[in-house]
Amino acid sequence: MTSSLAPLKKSFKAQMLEAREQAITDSVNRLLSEKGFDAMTVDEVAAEVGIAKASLYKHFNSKEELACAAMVQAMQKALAFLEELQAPPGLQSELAAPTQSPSSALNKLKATTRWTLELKLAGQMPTLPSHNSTLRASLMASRPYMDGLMNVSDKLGAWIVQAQKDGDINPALPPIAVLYTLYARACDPVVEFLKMSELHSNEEIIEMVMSTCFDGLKIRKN
Amino acid sequence: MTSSLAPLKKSFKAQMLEAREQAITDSVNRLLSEKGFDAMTVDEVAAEVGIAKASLYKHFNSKEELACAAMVQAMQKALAFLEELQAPPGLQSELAAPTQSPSSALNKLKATTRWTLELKLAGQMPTLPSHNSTLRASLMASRPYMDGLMNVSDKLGAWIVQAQKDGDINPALPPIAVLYTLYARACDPVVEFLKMSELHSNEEIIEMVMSTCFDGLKIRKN
DNA sequence: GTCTATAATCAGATAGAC
DNA sequence: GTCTATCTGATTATAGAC
Repeated sequence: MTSSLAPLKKSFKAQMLEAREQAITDSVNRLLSEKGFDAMTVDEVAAEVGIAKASLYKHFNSKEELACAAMVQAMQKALAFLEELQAPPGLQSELAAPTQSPSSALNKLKATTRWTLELKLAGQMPTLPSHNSTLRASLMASRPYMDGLMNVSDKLGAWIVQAQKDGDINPALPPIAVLYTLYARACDPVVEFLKMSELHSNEEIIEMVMSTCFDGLKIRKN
Repeated sequence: MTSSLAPLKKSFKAQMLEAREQAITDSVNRLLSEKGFDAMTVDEVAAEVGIAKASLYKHFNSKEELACAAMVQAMQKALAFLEELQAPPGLQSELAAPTQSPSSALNKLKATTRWTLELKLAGQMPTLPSHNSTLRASLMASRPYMDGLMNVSDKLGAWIVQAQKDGDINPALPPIAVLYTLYARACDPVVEFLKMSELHSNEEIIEMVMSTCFDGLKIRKN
């Protein structure tokens, strides 16, 4: 279809741009996971990417936009994971089937939570600022982010309602409370406290958090 | 015993000083709960207390010390609450007996968690910065804070072990993981998310968080 | 000890050459 | 688009009079 050189060259340049911006969001993602939005400085980002600070501002107009782009990327990764889980088993890639194809809604929620914890332990989960900040306002104003968030929430919400119908999730809990409880695992300080204590492996930490999240602290006789 | 005027006058001045510093820590406590350490500015504190910023620095040498003092105060409040719970029922004040004198270790842990959530919803729970910051270092270096923290942890830890012996808390969970899980309730974003949604009363929010914390998300047949 | 005024620093953002 | 050098504003902290 494209026979002239110009479009190809443009496409190449566009690819380079995209790759550069990908490198930036990756760094931001990591720093956001490590230190959070407030503690992360634009100088650090520039240093880690290996370009000048002014160059960063050619790609993104503010620190908030920078973080926003990273959050949108993370959201899209989450969305891709959820869609893999949703897809019929025959079409699933290996990535989506760490445990034997989770059929029930509860198992899908568990698989998602486990995936979140793994990401967090790998230092790839950009954490939302729990307190109000300029970032929150930016995120709220970002269509791509809000669309992604609503999409994710819809999918998880449907599984939650289904799991309650299945008699797996406590029906006395409003679905929104269950959803927030799952979201909260992505910024659970327990994970990093346990990691810092160096008493347990990542796998053990995940198992413990999964247990407290779904089974609670109290003993289960059933 | 003290017959001269000088000691009395000094005691009065000391009382005034203490009252002033109490007013400061109260303000810091509230602001720390509302915005967190990074977002809180010393100017705000001075404005809320009603004194000049320079005067603040006569009482505390740095922003970290300021926050540290507030955290220590909160820790001592927690300690007082735990000691009330521990005291024999006959000596308990009304404060410590919101629910019919919690006898079992599990009930004591529940009462403590509930108290934490109430404090948080009242905006009086200064939240630790989840990410590394200058504050963390200051807290670690503060003897009063670390002593208080260890004291609190010891008391809670004893109840956790007892509750596991009683067959109330899942014995497969290391006590330290249970302890962190309880601590995490003090900075649980679920609480503020639910509060922001304005769909539930404070009492309902507390019940839901208590339920997910102790009983988990999964339904209980027992 | 409290105040006003100011220093010192740091971080987000920009100018302008190439 | 990338760079170096700089501006700007906010914030912690202090000097010095009273």
